[in-house]
Formats: sequence, C-alpha cells, structure tokens
Amino acid sequence: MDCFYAACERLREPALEGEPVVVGMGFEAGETTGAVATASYEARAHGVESAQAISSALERLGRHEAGLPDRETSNEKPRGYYRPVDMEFYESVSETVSAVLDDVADTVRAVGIDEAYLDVTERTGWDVVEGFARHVKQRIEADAGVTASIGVAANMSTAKVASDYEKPDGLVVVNPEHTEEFLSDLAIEELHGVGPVTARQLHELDIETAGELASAEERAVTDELGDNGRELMDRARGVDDRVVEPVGKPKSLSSESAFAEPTEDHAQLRDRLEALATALADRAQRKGALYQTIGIKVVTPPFDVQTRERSLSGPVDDPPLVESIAVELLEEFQGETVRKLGVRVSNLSFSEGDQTRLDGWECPSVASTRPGDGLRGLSSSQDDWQSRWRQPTLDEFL
DNA sequence: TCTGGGGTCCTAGGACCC
DNA sequence: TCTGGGGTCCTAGGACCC
Repeated sequence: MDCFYAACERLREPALEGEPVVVGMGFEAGETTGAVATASYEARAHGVESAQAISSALERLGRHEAGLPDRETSNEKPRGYYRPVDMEFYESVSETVSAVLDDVADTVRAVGIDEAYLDVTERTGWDVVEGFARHVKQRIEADAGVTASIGVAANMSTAKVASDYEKPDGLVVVNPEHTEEFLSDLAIEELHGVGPVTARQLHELDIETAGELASAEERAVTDELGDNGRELMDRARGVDDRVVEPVGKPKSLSSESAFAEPTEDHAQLRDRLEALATALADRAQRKGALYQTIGIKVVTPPFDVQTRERSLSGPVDDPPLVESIAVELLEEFQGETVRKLGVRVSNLSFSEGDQTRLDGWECPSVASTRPGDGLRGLSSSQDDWQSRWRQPTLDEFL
C-alpha cells in the first residue's frame, strides 16, 4: 500500500488530500519523543521521512495547529498536518484490502499491515497478468479507498523490487525472460535484504548494482557476507525458490517504550517495566499464546541494545510471572542510565481452542505476590512453580 | 539521519546429551 | 582422564523489515 497510514488518515479526513501529511508516535499534546511512521509524498518533498525524530520532522515541515486560521503566506515556513497513529483504524482498512486479496489470489502472505505477496499462478497467465493486476488495484481502491503499488514477477524477491519501482500507484510487470535485464541496473540498496551494513560491505567490494553482484566472484562475496552473500547473489540474479505461504502464528511478542529523558532511577525503570509486562501478558492472553521464555531489552545511551532472557521448563500463561521475571532480569542494570525498555515473550505455543487462562495451575505464592514483595520472595516462588512444571527425572519416573 | 514500536531470521559459544 | 562425532537447547547479539 502507498503511504498506508497517511492514506488512511485521508480516508476519514478528505481535506488532507493533496496536503503534506505526517503520521507518527508522540504527536499528541504533552508528548515530546516520537518518530515519523509514514509521511505522504507531499511531506517527503520537504525532507520528512519514515523513522525520523519528530523534532527533525518539525524543523523541516511546520505544523498546522488545529482550529487556528490558516495564515500561511508565501514566505512562511511550509506546514503539514500531523496525526497520531491509530492502529485500530488502519487495521480495519487493512482487513478490507485483505478480503480483496484473498478473493483474487490462490495464496496470500501478509507482510505487516500494508504489504502482501500473492501467488496468482492458477488465476492468470503472463499474457494477461497486467490486466489482472490492474483489476486488483481497482478493486482495492473501490473497496478500501486507498491505492496500492503492484509488482508482478516470477518470484517473490523480484516482485518485491518491481512493486517498489513505480510507487505510488505503480504497476510493473517483469516477464520471466526479462528478469535479469530488469535487475541489472538496480542499486544494491534496492534489493530486499540489503540494509546499511550489507550495502557498505558490498561497496567495499566495488559492487554497486544488482547486475555487478550477480556477476561478482562468489568467493569474494561469501568471504565477506557468508551464506547471506550467496542468497543475495541469487536474488540479484532473479533466482528465488521461496514459495508463497500464509503467515503462521507469531514466534514472539514484545512490548517496548522509550523514556522522554534517559533515566537511572531504578524505581521508575521498574514501574515502566511492570506496565510493559502487564500489557504484554495481556496481549499474549488475548491471542491464546503460551510462552516458555521471558526476556527484557535494555537500551542505554548512545544506543546500546542489551537483552536478557530466561526460559522456563514449560509453556505458561502467567502474567504475574512475566512481571516478576522481567523485574529480576532488570536487577543487573541497577545504576545504569536507560533510554528505552522492552519486554518479550517467545518460545510460543498456541493451545487448541480459545484457552485463555490456566486456572488451577497458578502457584499460590506467585498469585499472592504483592507489589512490595522482595525479589527473593519472587524468585523462590518461581522455583516452586518451576518444580511443578519440570519433566520428571528418570529417578522420579522410576 | 542522534534514532519509535513490533517483528523475523541468523550466528556463535556454551552446556548437555547419546 | 589431554578426549571422537553428532545433535539439541539456551542465551546474547546483530541485521533487516514494515
């Protein structure tokens, strides 16, 4: 989808059509930290980009204040419309789009909220696929009111590149026999899977385009990039054997948040971590996910990411335990200045049916844990709990 | 580019097992 | 106790993506 969040905002606020629109976190009153999630092309023209700090975005593009008369004159700084992220609304639009995709494709693999791969092998043919794709675009626009860019190719990685090639509202068909030709002049940065690090490594090998990567000496590339290098060379050659499969169940769930001002106040850190843990455990419960590993993420200035995790002897749905383990893992960072915290559950399994609660399995000492309880109390109750879950040893079994 | 939030996959060492 | 070969799981970190 093209500038999906901004397109959604225009859907319910048509006056934003043609105006610079910026959607992001931290745009609401009282918030100071945040970043751009999506900028419309009009906003991008002023240098506003995804992932940009809100302060930088505002420097480039001022903000229309709601309710104030528009006093814009030619010599005034350009202004745009800033809107906070509203995931619920975007998800509802996304569902409408998904319904169209499910209808037109054999298989759909959703990638995030605004992208998908479609296998349409059985629905169309190379001679008529352009018309087919145009039809899909029209149906998306008619049903959901937002535009998509489509790339058609013989495999996933080439189709992805093709879809980015003519954004917005693009439609690019790469016939199988033209794949190499299509890719040859492409900057390596445009290949899916090449980020800043890989791009730098490739530049060091004097490789600038997909065509150069395709014909590079394999040894040189794999020495630098390992297996990933071989993979990227295939992609650059238009070779990709992956099959379009629907996304499965999530493998991990996480919740994180940044502080307006980095802090070393451990009580404040713990409070934030507990709130994150509670929200995360709640989300896992709603999704029917059991977790066997609980971890935290601690980001210290300038941007050092550290993670700690602990695995249990069996999968659980136990919100108080998520909280107590997270807090225990945080102990190690006592005294450190922290700019961002996160909690994660992984090693997920999903119960049949809609099991939302393992009533009767809760360990009483954990259940009775109060906010003021000491950590030692928490960890010993966790040991109790673990002993209930541990697989019997051979001795016990015999 | 001074950096939000939610994910996936890969690597590498260590513990442990047969 | 100067030690093969194959394998799994756990933890921490890193690159990348939307």
